[in-house]
Amino acid sequence: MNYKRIKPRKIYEEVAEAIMDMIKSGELKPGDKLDSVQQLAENFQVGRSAVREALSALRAMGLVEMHQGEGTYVREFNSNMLKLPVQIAVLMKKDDVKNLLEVRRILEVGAVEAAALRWTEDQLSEIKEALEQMKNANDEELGEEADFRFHMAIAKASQNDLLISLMNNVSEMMVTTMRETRRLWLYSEKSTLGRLTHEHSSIYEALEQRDGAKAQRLLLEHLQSVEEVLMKYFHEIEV
Amino acid sequence: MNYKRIKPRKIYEEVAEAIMDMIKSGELKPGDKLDSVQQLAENFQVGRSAVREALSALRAMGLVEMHQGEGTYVREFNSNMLKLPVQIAVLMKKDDVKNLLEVRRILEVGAVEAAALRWTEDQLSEIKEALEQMKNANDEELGEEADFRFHMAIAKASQNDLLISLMNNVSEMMVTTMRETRRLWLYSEKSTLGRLTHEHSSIYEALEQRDGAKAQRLLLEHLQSVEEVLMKYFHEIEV
DNA sequence: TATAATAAAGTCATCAGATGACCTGTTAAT
DNA sequence: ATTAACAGGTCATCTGATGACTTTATTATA
Repeated sequence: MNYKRIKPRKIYEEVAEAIMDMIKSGELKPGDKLDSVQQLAENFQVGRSAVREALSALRAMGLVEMHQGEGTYVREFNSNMLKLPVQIAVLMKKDDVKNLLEVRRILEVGAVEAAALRWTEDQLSEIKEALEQMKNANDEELGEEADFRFHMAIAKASQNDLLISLMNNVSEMMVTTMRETRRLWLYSEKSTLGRLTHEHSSIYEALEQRDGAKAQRLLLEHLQSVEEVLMKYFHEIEV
Repeated sequence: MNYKRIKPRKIYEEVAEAIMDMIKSGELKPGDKLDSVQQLAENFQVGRSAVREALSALRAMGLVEMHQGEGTYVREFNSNMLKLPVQIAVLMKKDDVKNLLEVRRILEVGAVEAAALRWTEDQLSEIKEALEQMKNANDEELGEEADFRFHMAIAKASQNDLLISLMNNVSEMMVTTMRETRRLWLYSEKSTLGRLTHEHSSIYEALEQRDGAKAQRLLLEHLQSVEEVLMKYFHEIEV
């Protein structure tokens, strides 16, 4: 026999769904203040705890924000509200890091093509700015920041909020995972910084010419070499 | 002036972090049962509500699962625990859908290359199975399911859990967004189903030959044409 | 009047006790 | 041996109380 499993609906789930429906239907717009917990509990005829759990869930999803002493508000909907639980990156094993790098590469190679097609002047100059900063960087700190900015500026030029958000999350997870290590290896030698800058430079030129395929190829090579160094380093410290 | 804003640490955040540390350090392993809420509250010297909120947050992140009447358990850590808040897909506007489709395409084109390099016999035959099912499908229901299975089987063959998880999430969001609509258009005509099957077939062959570049190109074309139809349809019903 | 200090009201954050729902394992009845 | 009743543990929810915080109104002071 094959019974369909019955899932017990939790009250907070129902409340959360009800509130989400109000947002969907437009009854609640971004920026609006929700009724107080007290009030909501009365409206829904449930306890305050149920309301709080529901709001917690919505907060975890990024749909609302709660401010002590002030109230609960509906958040603006951007695709960048899509938050992966970055914190768990610390639990990653070596294989996961490998996967993470691969996903980063896939996303970024995709982003650069879109960027080549769609960049606006503002976005292009933001990329150029990051590039210049990297050229002029004379210490590792600045170099790393510029590096990061370069890649994120490309993502932005793709004008795909969802893509930007995913790359943001993935980058953050990488930083979390490699935390201290990253700076140590990648910018430890001036030669490395120089090479990276040179590669960035080529990518920028391809972008400027709106040559998506070329930008894609260059970025791919760039990321592959970076990955290689990174994984080698990661191997060393893991053993 | 630019003051760094002080963030008041919420108790539940501290508790959540403490528990997460215990997981990180290995003190708590996947499958382990946590102490009861009561017990945790005493241990941490906080109220039960704080513990519950902390556990709710961890549940939202996918780190633990709570079972009424049974207890709270640490979940197995897979990259596929990475859950995007799919429910908010319903809030998406037309632009967001476009972005969603683009991300899907980027991820999948990346996945298929990895799949070409890494597939095992089992994974290849899973893809083939989905393909066969699609060939033999004589109604839309079966065809749609087989279509979906084909694409997910490719993702699986990439052997990148993180990638699989992201594609899962993105697919789910697509389904959520387009819900009823999808079936209506894509499989409404036998000719369409035939064309899709044929394209899948070519992709499968390229995969079988481990020709990543070819598989990539074919999949890209496939997805682009699908996207085109989808967006056209979406335009119609949105206006 | 203008400003600062204070009070008040509204709200979220947290605590603690009570009750219900649910799961597991034990015991008793057939 | 099988089934039913029971007990203990645990999460789910409700409720009243208290603290913390923000905003606004009121009062005191210069």
